[in-house]
Amino acid sequence: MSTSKSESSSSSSTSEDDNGVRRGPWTLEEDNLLTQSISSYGEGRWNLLAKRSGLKRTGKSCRLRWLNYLKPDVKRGNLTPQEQLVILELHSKWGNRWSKIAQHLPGRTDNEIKNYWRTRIQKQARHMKMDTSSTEFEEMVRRFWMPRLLQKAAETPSPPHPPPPAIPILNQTFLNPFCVPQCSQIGTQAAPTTTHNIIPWEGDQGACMMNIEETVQHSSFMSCFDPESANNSSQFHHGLYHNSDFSSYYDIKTCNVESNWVNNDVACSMWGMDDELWQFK
DNA sequence: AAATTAGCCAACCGCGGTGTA
DNA sequence: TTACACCGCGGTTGGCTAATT
Repeated sequence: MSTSKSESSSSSSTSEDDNGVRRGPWTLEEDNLLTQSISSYGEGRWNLLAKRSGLKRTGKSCRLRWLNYLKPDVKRGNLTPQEQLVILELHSKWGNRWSKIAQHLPGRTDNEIKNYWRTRIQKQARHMKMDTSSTEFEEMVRRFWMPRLLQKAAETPSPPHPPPPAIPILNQTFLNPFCVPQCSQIGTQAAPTTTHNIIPWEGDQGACMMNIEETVQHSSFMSCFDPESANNSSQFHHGLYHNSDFSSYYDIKTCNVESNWVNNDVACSMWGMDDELWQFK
């Protein structure tokens, strides 16, 4: 979220209720006052802090404003592909435990993650006429979205400060970008093939390098992200994703393909969607 | 250019958990 | 043990901006 809206917010839309409690957007003056109060009295005891500060805000409101916006380590700007991957993975594990998920994304707030989920993920789910809680959608995310994000991550420069290595993922599904169909292979969109930054592994890469037409024809490439089916396959190999900070966390697996999963229509519609889906603005 | 719609996100609300007197 | 206050979480809403008609 841009900061401008809030910083420029005037008191025009901020109202006071019957008890003189202010609601609505925070003004710059209020922000400054809250920041000063916290530096004087420390975080916590929010109701007391609200009184001491002279702000006509509830303690609850002060806490929220501080944690979601004013706190120095709050990271602004769009979520990186890496962060989105973490969200997808952890949400598949924990569901709507936003605060728990946020603990593994330094500088990101539960509110931000929740908003991301509601505005982006659920939007796509609606677009595909799926329920985000359905296994079908989970599979879609796992087999399409995550691979694509991983590819994006590979193409995106490392952030200046890597996240701490405490991320307790990933239980299953990260994959080798070799397995990810390239945009340039799908249609007219040009996208560089990502074949760099991968530690070579022994075995047959060719199976994963098949182009999208072959892949869809065989209805198969999705299965290369499934560790279970992979475990049953002698053609499953390990590799390390070796770009950016991700290399510390994600053990990327390569694979071969064989089983069916979703029909080609779904696959095509997924990849045919406007690239907005994959934007990380 | 104006009106309408959609997207996004900050902030609010209600509820449950926890601490304390 | 109970009552109350505080805190934190997840769901929801409201308002601003951008995009579309």
